[in-house]
Amino acid sequence: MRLTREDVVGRAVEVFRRRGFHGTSMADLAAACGILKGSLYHHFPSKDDLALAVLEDIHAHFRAAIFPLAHGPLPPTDRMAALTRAVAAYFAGRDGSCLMGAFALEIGAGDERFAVRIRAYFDDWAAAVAAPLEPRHGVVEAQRLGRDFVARTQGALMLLKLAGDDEPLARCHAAMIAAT
Amino acid sequence: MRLTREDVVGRAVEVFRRRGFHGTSMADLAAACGILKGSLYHHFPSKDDLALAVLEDIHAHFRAAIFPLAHGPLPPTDRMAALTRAVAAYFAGRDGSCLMGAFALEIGAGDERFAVRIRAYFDDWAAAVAAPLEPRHGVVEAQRLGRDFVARTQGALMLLKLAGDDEPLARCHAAMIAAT
DNA sequence: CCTGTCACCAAACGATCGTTCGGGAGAACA
DNA sequence: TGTTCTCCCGAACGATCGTTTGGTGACAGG
Repeated sequence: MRLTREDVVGRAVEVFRRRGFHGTSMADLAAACGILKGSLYHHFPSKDDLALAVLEDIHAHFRAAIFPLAHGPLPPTDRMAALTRAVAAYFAGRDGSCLMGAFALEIGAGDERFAVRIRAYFDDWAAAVAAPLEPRHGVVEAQRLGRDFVARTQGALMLLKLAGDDEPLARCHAAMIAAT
Repeated sequence: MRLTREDVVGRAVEVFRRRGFHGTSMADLAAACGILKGSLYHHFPSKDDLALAVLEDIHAHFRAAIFPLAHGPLPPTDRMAALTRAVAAYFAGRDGSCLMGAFALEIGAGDERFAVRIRAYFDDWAAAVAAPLEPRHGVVEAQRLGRDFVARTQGALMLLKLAGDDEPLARCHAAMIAAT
């Protein structure tokens, strides 16, 4: 079974999500692909580049399948409800682990190549949350609220992963809909 | 200059905060203490035990100097203001890095010895936030709000560390005072 | 002064880290 | 059929990982 670059990224996403960047070795990533670690360098020049490709892949998925739910012709409340539902479903299947958030705390502030990609992801997320809030709060305050809710969502995911408590995330999403 | 166990913990706190658990080597920790890595095993039996002592040290500091601000005879609003002010001052001097949050995402869910200590820290924090909220919201809802605000604070700290944006944290603390 | 005890050094342990390299199997194209 | 390219193996590289061990100088209690 031959692997494409995209296949490797797909397997690597799950390993990085569970063990973090420094906690994941090239041997771990290769094992998840069914190959030897040296063979990974046929697809990527380094571990950093593989991880950066993983960040791009996740961002692309959200940009294609989740953030667009916040826009469109539907009423703002429906759009916000669809957005929160999609986010909840995404992370429910991943036991609350947000790879972007984990990488942000582990290496985000130290390595600028990682930081710019993670910031772009959170900026897009905040903009998506802000969109349904604009009619009621105006552009400026909606942007601030968008960042607030993204922060609250990330913190709720931390509690979900740490203690298995999904109530903060549910309350966050309810508050987002109520604010729309 | 001879070091006590407490001295080592104090130096290790800063190193772990900046580089995370897996990103910090025993040689890094020893260098911060001005000794060789082998000498650390005179004070701690393993890297895990050193890190656990660091978690205990941070928790003890919050329990002694920050969480008590939420209790006492003062009006609830004053207590909440004092609490948020102390939290903001603590993390402002540490560029938004919360070691507990970072460890929670890096190893918290995987290693139960770490998870129980981090959960205890967040539980105490949520209880402190809940105390000034009880008169207005009742015990049950105050507890939920406490967890919500802790989550939001952690997310705001993530954005502060990642993008240098201190507005989400300021807005979180303003919301906490407004909710009291 | 003697005897421990304490904090630390210096060196090494096996294991694993990220990375490199030469080559081989198999499909694609001529 | 011959050639080229893609994907991967197998083995090794030097470096660093967490940890262990034996010993040394300083200091405290008797």
